[in-house]
Amino acid sequence: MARRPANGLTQADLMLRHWREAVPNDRLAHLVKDATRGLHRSLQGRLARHNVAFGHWVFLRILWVKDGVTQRELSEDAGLMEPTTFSALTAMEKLGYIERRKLPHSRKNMYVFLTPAGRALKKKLVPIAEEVNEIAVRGVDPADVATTRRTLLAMIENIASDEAEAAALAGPRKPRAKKDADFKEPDEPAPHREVAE
Amino acid sequence: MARRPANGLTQADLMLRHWREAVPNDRLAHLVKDATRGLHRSLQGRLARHNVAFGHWVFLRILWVKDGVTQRELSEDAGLMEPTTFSALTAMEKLGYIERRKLPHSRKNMYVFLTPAGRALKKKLVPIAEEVNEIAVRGVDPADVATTRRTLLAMIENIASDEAEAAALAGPRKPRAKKDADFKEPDEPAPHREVAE
DNA sequence: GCTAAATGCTTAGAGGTCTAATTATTGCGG
DNA sequence: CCGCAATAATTAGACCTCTAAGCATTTAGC
Repeated sequence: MARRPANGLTQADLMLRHWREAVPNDRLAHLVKDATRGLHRSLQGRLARHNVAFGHWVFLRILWVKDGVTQRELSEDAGLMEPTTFSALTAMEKLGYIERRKLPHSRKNMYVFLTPAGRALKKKLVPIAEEVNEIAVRGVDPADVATTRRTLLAMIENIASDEAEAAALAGPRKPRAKKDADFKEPDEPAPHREVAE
Repeated sequence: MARRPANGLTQADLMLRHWREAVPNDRLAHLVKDATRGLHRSLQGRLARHNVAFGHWVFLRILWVKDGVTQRELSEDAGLMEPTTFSALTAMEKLGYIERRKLPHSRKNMYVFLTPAGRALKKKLVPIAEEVNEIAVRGVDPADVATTRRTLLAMIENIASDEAEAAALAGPRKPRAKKDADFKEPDEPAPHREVAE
């Protein structure tokens, strides 16, 4: 197949080229990944015009619904790890979209509040997200989109339960965490698990 | 028991639908992203046991099929930008999986070759990727997987053509534009704050 | 042949995500 | 009451990816 060293290729061009060719069965993961990258790029480009970083979007969306939550809770709702949340919030605070405050009843928890500026973003940003999604599924049978949704959810659940299983098999061990040389032989099926949930 | 609304759905059905289907369209992007993250974690964990980084996998896979290609070509096949390829290859060379060489007929191109060690990984790694994919789609109707594949591809194409359109509108510039940066249509003053720190 | 453009590689810098470890606070059992 | 375990926030460091820009080489146009 002729490969043209055409320059000026965009990310999207590269992806398309890449997917138009034979797609063996084990490429589903790559398809999913490329779709993620495409959606990411598309939303990111639009958000950037409003001085909003892609990584902030998810937190704004949560805060538009429930304001004044802890970072911890924000992390859980966003499905991200705490350091990720932390750095996003730090940046968002600098940008003036949120405010982080400790409340009198706890000196441990950090509560996050939208500023008026952060709240005002909602009107502009929500349509953007809707537009991106509309573009993405344009011309696709809604039933197929629903099927895709179901399938993706099933995949997420499958992977999660596989991880849970693997964790259980690895045994409720001491907190060792060195991923040094390759030693990890889950041959020992953990006699009795007092796995407290 | 549960009284059924006019549409014949129970309360539980509604809830399920809320999370699985009837959620706003903009959640599809999150579903896709979470699926990517799950697949990523799953494959990464397994590859790590063989001292292979997730980001190296895609290049190994290409090289197992065609060895001795330029970095440029590797980038296109992988669907990644050149700096990404570059840093991955640099790391892979340090690990002894590949070798980068210039050939006599060109002092510009850098050709990439697998070392025996890199080639030997194939036997161990390919089954791993297949396993991850098998786990992910376990219990899912193959027809649904096929639909998902089609839908994701359509989404990628939709996004790509949207980008192409936007690029065309932005002006038919030279591919390797220097520091044009001329075009910018701020819909508002845009404070333009750099997070310089 | 000589310059200018195109091409390929590299560097610099950023964003977003993770894991592991550290610090500060809270709450609980003895 | 005291100290230790649990919890929340933070810091540090790593990886993957991108864009922008710089350098080196090759090609093409005059």
